[in-house]
Amino acid sequence: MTLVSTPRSGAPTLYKRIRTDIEKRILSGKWPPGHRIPSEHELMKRYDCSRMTVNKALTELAQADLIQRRKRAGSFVHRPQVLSAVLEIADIRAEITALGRRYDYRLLVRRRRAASRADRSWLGVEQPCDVLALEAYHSADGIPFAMETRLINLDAVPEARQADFTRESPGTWLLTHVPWSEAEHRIAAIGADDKIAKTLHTAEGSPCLVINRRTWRNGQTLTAVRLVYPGQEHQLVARFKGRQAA
Amino acid sequence: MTLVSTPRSGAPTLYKRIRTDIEKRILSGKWPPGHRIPSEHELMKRYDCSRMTVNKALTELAQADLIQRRKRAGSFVHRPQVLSAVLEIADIRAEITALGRRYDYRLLVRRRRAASRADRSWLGVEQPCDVLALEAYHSADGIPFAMETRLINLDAVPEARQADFTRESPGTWLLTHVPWSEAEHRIAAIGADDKIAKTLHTAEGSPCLVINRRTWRNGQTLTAVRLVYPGQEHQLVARFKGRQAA
DNA sequence: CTAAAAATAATGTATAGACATAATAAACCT
DNA sequence: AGGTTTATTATGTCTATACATTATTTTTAG
Repeated sequence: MTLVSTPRSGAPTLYKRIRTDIEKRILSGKWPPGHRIPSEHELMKRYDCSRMTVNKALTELAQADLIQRRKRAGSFVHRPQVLSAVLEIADIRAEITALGRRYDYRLLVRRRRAASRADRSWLGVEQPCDVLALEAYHSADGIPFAMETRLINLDAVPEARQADFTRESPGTWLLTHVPWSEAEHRIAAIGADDKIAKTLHTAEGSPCLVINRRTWRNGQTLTAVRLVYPGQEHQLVARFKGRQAA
Repeated sequence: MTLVSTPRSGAPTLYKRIRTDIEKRILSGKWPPGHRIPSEHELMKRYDCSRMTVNKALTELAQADLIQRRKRAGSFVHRPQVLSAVLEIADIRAEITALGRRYDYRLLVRRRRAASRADRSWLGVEQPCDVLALEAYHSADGIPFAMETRLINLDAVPEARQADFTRESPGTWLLTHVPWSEAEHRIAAIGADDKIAKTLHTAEGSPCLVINRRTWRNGQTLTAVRLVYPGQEHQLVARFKGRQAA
């Protein structure tokens, strides 16, 4: 008897049903952290399906970190220690135009030089290298939105030498031209110094949100950037939705 | 001829090898965004394995958002629009003790009341409900670390009535006692007002990092919290590592 | 009584084949 | 030429089975 087929019209597929069934029990608290989930064999019987189907559901739950699986012991509801959320930092142009505001960008400084000690320390590289130092300014409807200070490692991204950053911001250019494998963000609040205050038209000492980002590809630093936003006006939003609910 | 088995001692499993092979090509830029990935049939031949194995590798790459798959058309390297990173906001106690510093916590205010209009707006609920309003203070080695202002929706979390928040912080208690399905963070920089300055021993107007978090379970708001950190001293770190490299 | 060996229970990976679904391309008929 | 039907291609789900791996228990031998 081999009844292959999935004609449950409209309904989601079986493995998804199994996954969300378990997900609901966990998120509602019915199955608290540490609770043991029925074994694959038990679920096979309960849903009258093959083990592979059950396995696919449980594997996804494990990848989403909702459960932990141990051989011989079974699967258990995971005990979360930290609150983690997905932070999406959009390209500034996209962010502004999405709000229906007029985006404007101006390149203030573009200098190519051998990396100074400070440059190397910021990029986190040891050996000497050439860098492109950039400063730029983003505005929405003519109102200052963010100030950008950036170093590009020219040994890692030689194409940047030819790039024209007077029209397109380095962030946009890099995102579309250079693949990367790893990034680190450091977010802090600072008081505006003299330069920031002038560029963003705020008072000296006024609170600003700062994002420091470094990006790597295969262990090589590609770029380091500091984005300064005038305080209250800008918020970073990180949303964590039920652990990748389809 | 059915040669089932995976005795490649030491080596990672086949589907993982396929996945990382493709991952490397994408992250190195060899296969740029938009590039078409060999079809499952082609990969079957290339790796001399069954389609399910290839499918598992490609499905994981699609879940990690490295590729996009379209029926009939094939699989393509994804063109990323936003830079997304996983932000982990640890429990404050864990954060401080992890740094090897002495953690101290003090509950300043605990008041139960019917939700005011301001309370309801902050929680994002319409109907009247009971809330627990809390204010607390966290320190590391006696130095002010963060100030916490929180509302707990008692209709959603009735157990909180009995909880003793004088020893354990509400954040820790909630994390271990109440399952949640969704959370939203809003991060901004503000200047310290009178109250913040007094609590955190900083000057009025000095920059502070603020995290506003709201947490839900099945659409019901559980709690809203505002954490204020003294500016420069605290940084949020979000790291994005090669799209879930195993 | 204890250390070594064997059975066992759970998850992990893989196969070969089947049917389902979606999007496109080709053939066909006005 | 343009619209309709049919074939094709690639992904998506599912089955039934096999062997692998890991961590226990249970049994057995000294």
